[in-house]
Amino acid sequence: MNHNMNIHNKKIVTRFAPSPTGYMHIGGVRTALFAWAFARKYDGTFILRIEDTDKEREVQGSIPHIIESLKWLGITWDEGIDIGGPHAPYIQSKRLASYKKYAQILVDKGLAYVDPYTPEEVESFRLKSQEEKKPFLFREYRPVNPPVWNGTQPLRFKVTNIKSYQWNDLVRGQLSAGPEALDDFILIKSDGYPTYTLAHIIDDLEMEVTHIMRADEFISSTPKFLSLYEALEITPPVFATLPPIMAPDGKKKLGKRDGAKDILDYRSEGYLPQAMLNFLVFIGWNPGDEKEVFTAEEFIIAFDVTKIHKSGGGFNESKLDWFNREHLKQLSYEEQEEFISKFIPGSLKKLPGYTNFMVHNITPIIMERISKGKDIIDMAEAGELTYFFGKPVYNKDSLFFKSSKISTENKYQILASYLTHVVSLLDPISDIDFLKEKIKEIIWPYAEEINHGDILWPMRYALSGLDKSPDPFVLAEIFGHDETIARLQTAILILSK
RNA sequence: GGCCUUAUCGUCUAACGGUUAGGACAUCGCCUUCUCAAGGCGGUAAUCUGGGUUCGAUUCCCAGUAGGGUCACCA
Repeated sequence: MNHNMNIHNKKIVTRFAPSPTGYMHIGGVRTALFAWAFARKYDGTFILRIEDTDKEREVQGSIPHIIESLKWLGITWDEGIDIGGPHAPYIQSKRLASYKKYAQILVDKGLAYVDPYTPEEVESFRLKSQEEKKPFLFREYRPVNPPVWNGTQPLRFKVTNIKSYQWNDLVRGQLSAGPEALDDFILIKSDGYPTYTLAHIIDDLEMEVTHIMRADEFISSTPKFLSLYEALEITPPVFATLPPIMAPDGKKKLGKRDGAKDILDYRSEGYLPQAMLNFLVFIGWNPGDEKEVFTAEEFIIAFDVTKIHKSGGGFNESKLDWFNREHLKQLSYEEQEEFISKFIPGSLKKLPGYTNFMVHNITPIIMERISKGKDIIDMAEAGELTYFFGKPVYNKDSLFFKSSKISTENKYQILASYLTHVVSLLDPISDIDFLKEKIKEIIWPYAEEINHGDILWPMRYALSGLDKSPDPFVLAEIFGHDETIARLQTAILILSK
């Protein structure tokens, strides 16, 4: 069997087919991303199908959550669960008739039989094989005279063509497996639902899917799929196996247990969808040049399945932070303001100084200090934002921070006189000229004359109440003429008490 | 354990027989006329091991080792 890409003579149809068993994590999202990009790149069709044949593991609310996650990232589908399409319905629990139809075809061909055993009996076969130290194969326990299928009993595929399979994978190249990978597997479960193996093959056939992208845990079961395709005389789609996403140490596969979070948690932590997309795309794929910051559109243009890697890649959150910074920088000033105000805690928004204008003013200095929205929350909790919206808190001694040169008895008065002079220098500047360059130009000669620290540290404290902050010139510009003078005079007052 | 599969700096990766093995993140150092941040410049750091093939192997082949996957009435 040889699979070609068929890119030029057949419309590409790919799909993402999650099961509604909980939230989406980065692994699933990345699979969706690549299938989507592939369809978009070749002007094909992208389908969102829900595989809900396992009613036991189903989690309520998963489907809207999946849809929301994909939409957040800007992944769009042409046919799917919520929007329908020519092959609707796009949820397996509503397609049972199709599966039954093909199951009946297999029964009629003598390629499927009713499984008469109880789960306990099957388990005992398994244990027996284990004791004999050989792999368990159900086909060695085929019932001699199974009952006739009436459509309600569990049904097994009867593998007849027991051979080695070799197939081509768009990413992995030639893959193969020996006959021991083949066995009689369940087609229809005792609850009447099909297994994944049967259902996905029928759906892909009926939905005219040409390319399947999936994670590497499916390699091992591919021979089973191939034997079923063969039995049903279906030409298999092209397979593309994506490399796994590993834990940050690069050693083990990233599972929910190892911190594979809900993708929407990244949204609430203040990661941009475009950054998330950019980051995910670079785990297991590389354009081959040195460009790293991609928009979704650029990615689709650059995307090339043959450049998907075979080996797994680790999830590196600090690189994600970096990508987020890069994409944050790409936002317009207005978008940055909006982003910042979204993450400023409500307690700060209640302060009298909280205004849209103040948010506008502090946008640049916030932007250069954060890599994600959560950092704004952290800054706020550390008290690094409060002084913008409310009065700074400090005492007369903290105004001397690092001003070691002054140690006389009347040091408070000396410092007050310095600040008074600063006020006299700044007061004549009009509010419109109250810009950091201008302020610095005026203050600096005086600061040189005295001692930098004796002017700059008290100014910083008067304006921010903190010893770690943007420089006083920047702060003065943010606050403007009146507020700056007012804060300096408060400091003078404190020193004079 | 059987079968399948993978292997370049700590991490993501470039290289498609010939390179001083390149870039990014992280890290470290220096500069940026006060702190923090940002920015600039620079440093440390990798071809899993052993055999082949070849004039020459990160690259091709084999073995070992290590990692991952899978052996369900889960997908």
